[in-house]
Amino acid sequence: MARRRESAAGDGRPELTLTERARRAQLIEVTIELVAAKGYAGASLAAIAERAGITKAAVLYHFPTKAAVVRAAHEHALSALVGEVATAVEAAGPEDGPAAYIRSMVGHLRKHPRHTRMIIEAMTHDEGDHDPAARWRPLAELITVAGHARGASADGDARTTAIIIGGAIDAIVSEQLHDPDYDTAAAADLLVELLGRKLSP
Amino acid sequence: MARRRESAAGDGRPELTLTERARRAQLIEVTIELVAAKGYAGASLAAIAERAGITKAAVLYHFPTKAAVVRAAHEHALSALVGEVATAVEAAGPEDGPAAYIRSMVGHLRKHPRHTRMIIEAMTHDEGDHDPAARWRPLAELITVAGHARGASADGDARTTAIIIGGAIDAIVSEQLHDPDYDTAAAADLLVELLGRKLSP
DNA sequence: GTCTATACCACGATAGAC
DNA sequence: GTCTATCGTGGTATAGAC
Repeated sequence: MARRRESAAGDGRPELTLTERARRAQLIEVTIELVAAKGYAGASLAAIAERAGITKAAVLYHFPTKAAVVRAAHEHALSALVGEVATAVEAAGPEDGPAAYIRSMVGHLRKHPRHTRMIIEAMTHDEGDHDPAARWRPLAELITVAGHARGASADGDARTTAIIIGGAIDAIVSEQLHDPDYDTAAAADLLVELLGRKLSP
Repeated sequence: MARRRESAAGDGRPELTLTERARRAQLIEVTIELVAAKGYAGASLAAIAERAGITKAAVLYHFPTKAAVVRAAHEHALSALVGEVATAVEAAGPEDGPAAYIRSMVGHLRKHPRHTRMIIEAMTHDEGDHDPAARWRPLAELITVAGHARGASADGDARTTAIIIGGAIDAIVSEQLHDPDYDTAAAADLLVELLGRKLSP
């Protein structure tokens, strides 16, 4: 029971009017600002509506639920991150994929603290737990490829290694959120070094 | 303006009635169960009260706010964790402190999944951000001591190394929460190995 | 000292008027 | 496309029964 027209191509994407596009973009923008400033709980529908100059009900015309607003804002921030990381990884050779992944991800999150807070809050407060494997699988594949390229003995530890790296990145970025003077670039270098010793025994 | 008598020793700790002790313990117990089963949001005051067989207001007689209930449950779970880890670390030699820290912490969290969920939810949804340094400082000191004991060149990276290890532990434990078959012991071993290569170059 | 009853306000969400 | 009005729920405060 779609609340809105579908495009003629029938691809499932809704046709959006110009004002609707503008509103959605605006709502996503203020939601990112609010979540970054006051956390998930602080970003109430009333607060979002007030910053956008409309009412709660009007916000819920453009998005079905508050969770949908936050999800849209999350995906907006996330797509920027994965885009930059993917570009960096592709620019690097197969041997240096994991290092490029680590450095570009830490670098991006350092450059965009509001996006960082948004992504962390969304991951954290997400009710419907999305597949955790989505987080570590891309990195695990990079690690496997890099291991082959360096002629290391094939190990079945790619999953655990990726999980460790992912958790370490989260912790480094979180630390920078609390202490803006923390040197995340050096931390990323140390993490790359640790991984390097494992990949090139 | 204390709501309750203080002990004769004047040490600031309130004297608790037998029934009060029992109620607090019961409330902490049901809160841990609820948070573990349905997350922070699912553990409403009404749900806690219902499981305990009393009313919302009765819960708020024993604790000033919902946050206080959750905090008490969190501290209960946390004290068991730090107790076990501290014992394990003291039993190990100075060289093996970090390894004992990693293995005992991962092991404890594997044995007590409900406590794990409780601790993670509390860390995650905590409004008043308590000092993040409290998380990495003890491990950083173990790392420094172990580095000296092994005669490694003194490095100023203990903080970052501890942050990385802490984040990695969180990720390993979280993964086990979603996939109960995940081999956390092997993951802890890999993490120890990674650290070992750094400490003994 | 322990608890129930009750009322209050903020929040997310729905229904329907304009 | 946006509004007002309203509802259910959640956390909290107070009064008072026992």
